[in-house]
Parts: sequence; structure tokens; C-alpha cells
Amino acid sequence: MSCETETVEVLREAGHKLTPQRLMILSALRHAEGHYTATEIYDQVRAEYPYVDISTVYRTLGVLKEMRLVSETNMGTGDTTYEWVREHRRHHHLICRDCDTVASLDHQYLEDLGAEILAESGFKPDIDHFAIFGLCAACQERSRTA
Amino acid sequence: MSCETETVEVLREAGHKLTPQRLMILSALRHAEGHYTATEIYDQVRAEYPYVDISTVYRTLGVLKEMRLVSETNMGTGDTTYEWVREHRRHHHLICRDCDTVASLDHQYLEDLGAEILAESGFKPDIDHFAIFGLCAACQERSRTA
DNA sequence: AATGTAATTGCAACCAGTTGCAGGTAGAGG
DNA sequence: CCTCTACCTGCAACTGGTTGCAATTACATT
Repeated sequence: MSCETETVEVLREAGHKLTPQRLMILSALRHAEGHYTATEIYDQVRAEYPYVDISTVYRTLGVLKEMRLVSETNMGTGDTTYEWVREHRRHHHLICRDCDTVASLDHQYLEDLGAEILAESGFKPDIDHFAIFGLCAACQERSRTA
Repeated sequence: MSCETETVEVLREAGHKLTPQRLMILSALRHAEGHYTATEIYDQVRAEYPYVDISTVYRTLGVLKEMRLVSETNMGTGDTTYEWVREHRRHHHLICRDCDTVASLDHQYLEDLGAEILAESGFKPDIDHFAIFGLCAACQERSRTA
């Protein structure tokens, strides 16, 4: 829990209780790199602390999402993935609807879009982790020649 | 079916068969304004043609989505909505994560983003119908004063 | 018009995620 | 340290959506 103190404080201040279940889920997410499904997190937590329910995992992910500590993204694979939000590692995905290839997209494009929307409408978008579907260059070419 | 001839041709050319189920689903979508859930479409079709299965509705929506004739959008309400794509009526949504208010966003912002991504990476995004979550002006104000 | 076949359908079983509820627990206040 | 209560948990039942399979059907070919 050592390095979680800050996060724990943030949660407590928002009026959330710090249960062992939550601490386990938090720790699993914070020490992991990349995206995980709810079931993967569930399995990892259960390995050390067997009495956790999947609904608790979902509910915890819900509060973390609401506080914008984790991002939730549908990568088009059937189940939703979650990732701890790290300021310096913002990234998005371009997913080809034909060949399912996933490419990264620099955060700047969306940062700009977000700023524009905020300036013109006052709405402040959560631009944490987008999945944008479309056709990659190769599949565009293939459909052109077919 | 009268006004559907064009769409029907597009589907046939892509190698899809035109079954009565599909024609019903197609017609329900084309004559409707706005977004509908799969269940709403299912109910509407069944009113006239009782022997359709919900899985057929989902599968048909899948092929229409793949052909980009309908857009699929998660509005954050728990179930996904579908809408017939009309070139001249492109629009997107700004959804407040606190008060659930939904505002519209002009297509131009995303059109520009799409063009930029295409120019720089060769990936051609499907920018049909986005739902962008965030905080509306009122809820930003409220959390500031709280 | 008859034939062949690949796409499509309905069904039932299944998976991801949500919700209502009764009991349990964190942590604020005494 | 004890009490109290609002929040949280596990459970079980449920909803939205998907999938494997055997039977069926659109439609291209003859």
C-alpha cells in the first residue's frame, strides 16, 4: 500500500471508504501496465484475496472511473478494458474494422479537440482514452482494388 | 419497399441476401427519426412480422454497421442505440457524467479531426456518431463551489 | 423451372455487466 | 475504546448482447 497513500487520500476526501477489496483492486490497477478487462482484474485480486465478488470489481471500477482515476474503453473485442490514467502516458487507439489492427494516436489531436469544445460550448470533455474505429491504409487499398 | 431500392442494391452487391427479416429491420430504421435500441427495433418489426428473433436483429444491425449504413452509439444509458446514417444530419453528443444532460455537437469539429488523422496516418476514421462524456458547464460550476 | 450452395435464421445456451437486498464494516463522533 | 450509521459487500437474480448449431432459404447457375 506504501505508494498508494496519495490515491487513498483522494478517495477518502471524496467520501469513499477504503475497504480491503478496494485496496486490492486499486493496487492491481496501479501496478499494471496497459489495459485490463474486469475479469482479469478480478482474477488477479482473487489470487491473493479469494473472497471478492465480480460485482464489487465492477462497482469499484465505477467509482474510480467517476473520479477519473481509471479510463474505460471499448476496444471492439467484446469486453471493456480499464486502465490506470497516467497523465504522461495519455494515448488513444485507431482500430481497423476490417483487420482489427490497433494503432496508437497521439494525445495532442484529441487534446486540441477537447480545448476547442470547452472554449466554444463550456462543456469539458473527459478525453482520457479513446478508441476510434475506421479503415487502416492497407484495408482501404484492398477494398479499392477489389 | 419502394423507396428502399437503392439500399437493397448496395447490400446485394456486397454479397448479402435480402431476407424478409432484413427488409423489415431496414425499413423500420429508415423510416424512423433518431436513435433506437435493438429492442425497440425488435418490437417494431415484430408488430408486423411476429417471427423474428432478437439475435437476427443484432446480426442485421451488425452488417448494416459494417457497411456504415447505421451508426452504433453508447449513450451511457446501459444500452446501445442505432441510427440510420443520413449524410446531411451528422451530429454528435456531449453527455454530462454528473447530470446526464445531453447536448449536440456540430459535426464539423469531428470532421476536421478525421481529416487530420487521415492526412497524417493514412487511417480513415468512421466518424458517424460520437458520444463524448464529460462535465457540462453547470456541473463544473457546482463542483467548484462545493 | 430445377439445382446447388453459401449465407441466414431461430433456438438455446452462454457471457458480460447490473441491480436489489440483507447483512457487514469503515471510520466519524462521542 | 465504544457506538452509530451511511456506505459497502456478497449473493442471486436479472438484462443486454453473442455464439454454436442444425435447419432453412435467397439467389446464381444451369
